[in-house]
Amino acid sequence: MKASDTLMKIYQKLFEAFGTQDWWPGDGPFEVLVGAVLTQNTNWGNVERALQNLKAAGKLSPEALHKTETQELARLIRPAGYFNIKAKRLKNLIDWLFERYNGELEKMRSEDLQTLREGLLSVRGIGRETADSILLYACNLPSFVVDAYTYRVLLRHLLIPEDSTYEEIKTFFEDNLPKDVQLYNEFHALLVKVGKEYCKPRNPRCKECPLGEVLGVPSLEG
DNA sequence: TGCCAGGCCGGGT
DNA sequence: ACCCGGCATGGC
Repeated sequence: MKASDTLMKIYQKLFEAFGTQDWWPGDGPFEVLVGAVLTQNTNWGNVERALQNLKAAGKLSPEALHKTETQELARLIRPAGYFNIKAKRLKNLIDWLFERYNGELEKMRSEDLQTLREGLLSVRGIGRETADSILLYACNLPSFVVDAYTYRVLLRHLLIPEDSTYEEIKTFFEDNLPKDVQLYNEFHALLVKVGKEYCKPRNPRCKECPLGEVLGVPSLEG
């Protein structure tokens, strides 16, 4: 089967099983951007508390964050963990937003995809996944997001070699799917969902995975 | 109770 | 070019 057909088959199976995931609904692009940093290696529930603190303090705008001391910022985002380093990373990102786009999110959102991605990656604390999350979920640009779940699901179905890099996996999706923002959005969220529920190391429910029969490679474990 | 969560950086080999 | 420790809270 062609890779493009296989990917769409996987998408259909996941969507059947879990439905729409509604990631980052209605929060507005700036909250999405902040959340993308806060959720680095961190449970989303904790991130929501931190976002709530910021919102309550009136800090959920580029101008407000720009004026906030790093230490004060760290105090507010404490529930998200790694608060000292994340406070610096957020400041780096906001500083960059002001340097390059005059602090105007709309200006950033209308930037060319590749240029914007390189710009984001030049910020200390913004790596590939965070950059791609911002591009896709905050800017509505077709940049596929890869994470540990994505890797595990593809590997378990023997779609990629074990030593694949981030960029290789990203390219695999983008070369074999229509450049559709909504599809990228939902697909990534669904991969996280199935990864959490089934496709984990030593997970006994692995055999019940809705993807089990897609490729005739059911229940690979490990 | 220990392990994990929607990563990334910096220093050492 | 890899490998690894550090960063930290809250839920199960």
